Amino acid sequence: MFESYHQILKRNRYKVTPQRKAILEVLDNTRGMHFTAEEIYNQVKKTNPQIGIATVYRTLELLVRLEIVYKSSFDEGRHRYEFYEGDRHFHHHFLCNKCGVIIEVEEDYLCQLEGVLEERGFMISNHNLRLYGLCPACHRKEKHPETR
Amino acid sequence: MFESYHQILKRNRYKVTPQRKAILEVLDNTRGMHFTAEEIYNQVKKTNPQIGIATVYRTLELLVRLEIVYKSSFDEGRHRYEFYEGDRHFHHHFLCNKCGVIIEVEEDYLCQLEGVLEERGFMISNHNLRLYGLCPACHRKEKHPETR
DNA sequence: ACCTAATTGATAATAATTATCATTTGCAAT
DNA sequence: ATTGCAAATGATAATTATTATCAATTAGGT
Repeated sequence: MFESYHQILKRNRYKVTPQRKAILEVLDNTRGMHFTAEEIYNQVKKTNPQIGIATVYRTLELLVRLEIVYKSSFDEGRHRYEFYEGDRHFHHHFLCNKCGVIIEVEEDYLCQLEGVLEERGFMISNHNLRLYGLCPACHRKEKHPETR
Repeated sequence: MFESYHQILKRNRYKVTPQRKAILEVLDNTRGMHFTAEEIYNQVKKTNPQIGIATVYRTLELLVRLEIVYKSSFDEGRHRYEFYEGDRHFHHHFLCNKCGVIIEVEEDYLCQLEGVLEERGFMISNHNLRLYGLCPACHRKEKHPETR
């Protein structure tokens, strides 16, 4: 599981450096999270205190190019990175307006919409859906407020 | 149609300045377009050469707060703004990987997905879908290359 | 162990956006 | 119509995320 990333780097003639291994390890240990470059930098510094943030940015860009990592913008003025789980279509994101949690949504009901567009001559290669609202926890609290 | 924005500003105790009017006018004249703050600034300068870019940013933020304008990120490292057409759900965007055109997609087949999530306790208030691929023009060219 | 091109870390540069602040102005009250 | 003042503006400095530069280091083939 971890060796495979080693292989992908080698296959593409990239060197397997301790920095790259450390960044991949952080990403591997935080599957399901959506971290910014700076958050990843802070994690990696725990094991590699000498690492520079430029290396983190460079490595993340490399991993994005190799389609190991997915980069997305949630309109916060910075990007977030996560392991690319490798389906043809990326999963969706739900963002809670209240607590800010980002929850992954696996369902894919967009085929129908894509079908309509492809009939019209589009060629859809990927999509990115963001859903906004209240997550179950916040929605419950809104209906049954405990405090205040 | 234009007077109504005047009313929204007044109702919310914001002053109706020439700068705000000019920015609204540009947005009104470019419905369907997705402009960056700088592009809007350049447009507005044609009629209001003295305007500062800070005012453009401030006014756009104000219009976003008033839900007159929608702000979205297409992962280019800057934001784009457009009139909010006021449906409960925002329309979708198709982005051509080749020519970069942004085409609006009106179909809404997400109700089904949202239904599943609401059964699970989520409360969905909005969504934002980006589709990537080739627009009909580029897709045709790819199949029948004329030049090169 | 050596060679060399790739990689790194430090840091300068850039680009978009936000904050500051003195000046100006819309508009409500007179 | 005039005035007073909070709100808004323009110029520009500051900030923030990201990218570029470059000398020093290093992975990995020989």
